Amino acid sequence: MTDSRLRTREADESTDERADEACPECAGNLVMDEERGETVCGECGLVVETDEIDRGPEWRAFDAAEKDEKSRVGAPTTNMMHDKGLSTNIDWRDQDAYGNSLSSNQRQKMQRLRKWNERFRTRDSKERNLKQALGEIDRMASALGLPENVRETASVIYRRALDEDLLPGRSIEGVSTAAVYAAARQAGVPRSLDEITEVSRVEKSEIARTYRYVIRELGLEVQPADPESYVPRFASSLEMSDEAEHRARTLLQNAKEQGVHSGKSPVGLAAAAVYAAALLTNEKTTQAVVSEVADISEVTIRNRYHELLEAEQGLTAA
DNA sequence: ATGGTTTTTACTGCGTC
DNA sequence: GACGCGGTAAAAACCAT
Repeated sequence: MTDSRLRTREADESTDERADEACPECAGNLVMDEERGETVCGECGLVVETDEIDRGPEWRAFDAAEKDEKSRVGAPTTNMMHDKGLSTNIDWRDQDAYGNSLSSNQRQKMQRLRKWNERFRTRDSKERNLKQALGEIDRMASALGLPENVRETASVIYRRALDEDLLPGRSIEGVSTAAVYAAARQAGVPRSLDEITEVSRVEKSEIARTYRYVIRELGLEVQPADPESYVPRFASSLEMSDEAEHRARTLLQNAKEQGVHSGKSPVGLAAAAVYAAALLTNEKTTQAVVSEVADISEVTIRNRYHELLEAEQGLTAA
C-alpha cells in the first residue's frame, strides 16, 4: 500500500545563505543569531532582520492537479512526526482470511502476535495523543510566526511531559499550549501569555496553571522574558527605523542596569522603550498604536517610558 | 482567603493642528 | 472639534503568603 502522495522532502531547497552580507550601518559582518531568530551585525549589534516566519509552501499551484503534483504531504521526519502511521491490527478471531479456523500451531502464533501488538498498542495510545498534540503545537506555532526550532523544542517538551505521565488530569491542548509558551521563551522569541491565549483553544488561566506545573515537574529553567526580545517584533510591525530599534534596546539595557524593571511586565517595558525610542529619534508614533501592537494599555506605556527616560538621565548624571 | 503590587479601565483637562 | 498626551481614581488581575 504505497501512497503515491507520500514523498520525501526534496533535498536542499534554497538554503539560507546570507552570511556574507555586510552591515548597512558600519559594514561589519552579519551574524545569524539562531537563538533570537535574528540577523545581527557583529560589530555594532544592529539588528538587520528578525523573526522569519513560516509563509507556507514555497511553491504555487494553479489548479488542483498541479497542487497534487507539487504537494509533498506530511511533515519532514523529525521530532515532530509521531509514528509514520504504521500501526497494525490483528483480528481476535482465530480464523484465516477465508473464515476457516486455524491449526493449533497457527493459533498459538497468532496469540503471541496479539500479545505483542497489544503491547505496542498501549504505546500507541500515547502516540495518538502525541500526534494530536504535535498538530496543535504546529498550528499554534505557525499562527504565532514562530520559527522551526521553537516547534522542535515544544515537541520535545511535550514528549517529556508525556513520558513523565504529567498528562492525566490535564488536557492535551493545555499542555501543548504550555509547551509552545515555554519553548518560545526558552528560544528567546517569547510571546506574551495573551498572544498565546489568542491562538490556543484553552483559557489563559489554564495555560498559566499548566505551564507552571510542567515547568516545575520537568525541572525546566525558564528565566523571565527579556524585554529586549520583544523589541524587534514591535519595531517591525511599527515599521520603525533600525536606529530607533537600536535606541530602544539601549534604553532597556540602561534600565536593566539600574534595576528599574523588576516586577514590571516585560511586554510593557518593551512597548515603552519602543515608544520612547520613536520619540528620541523623531519618528512619528502614538501611544495608541504602540499599545495596540504590544497589546498593553497606554497608561502602562506612559508610566514605563517615564521610568525609562529617568533611568537614562540618572545614568548620564552618574 | 488575604493583602500588596501592578495593570487596566474610564474619565478629565490641556495644548495643538 | 478631534487628536495626542498626561494625570488620576477605582476596578481588576496577579502574586506570595
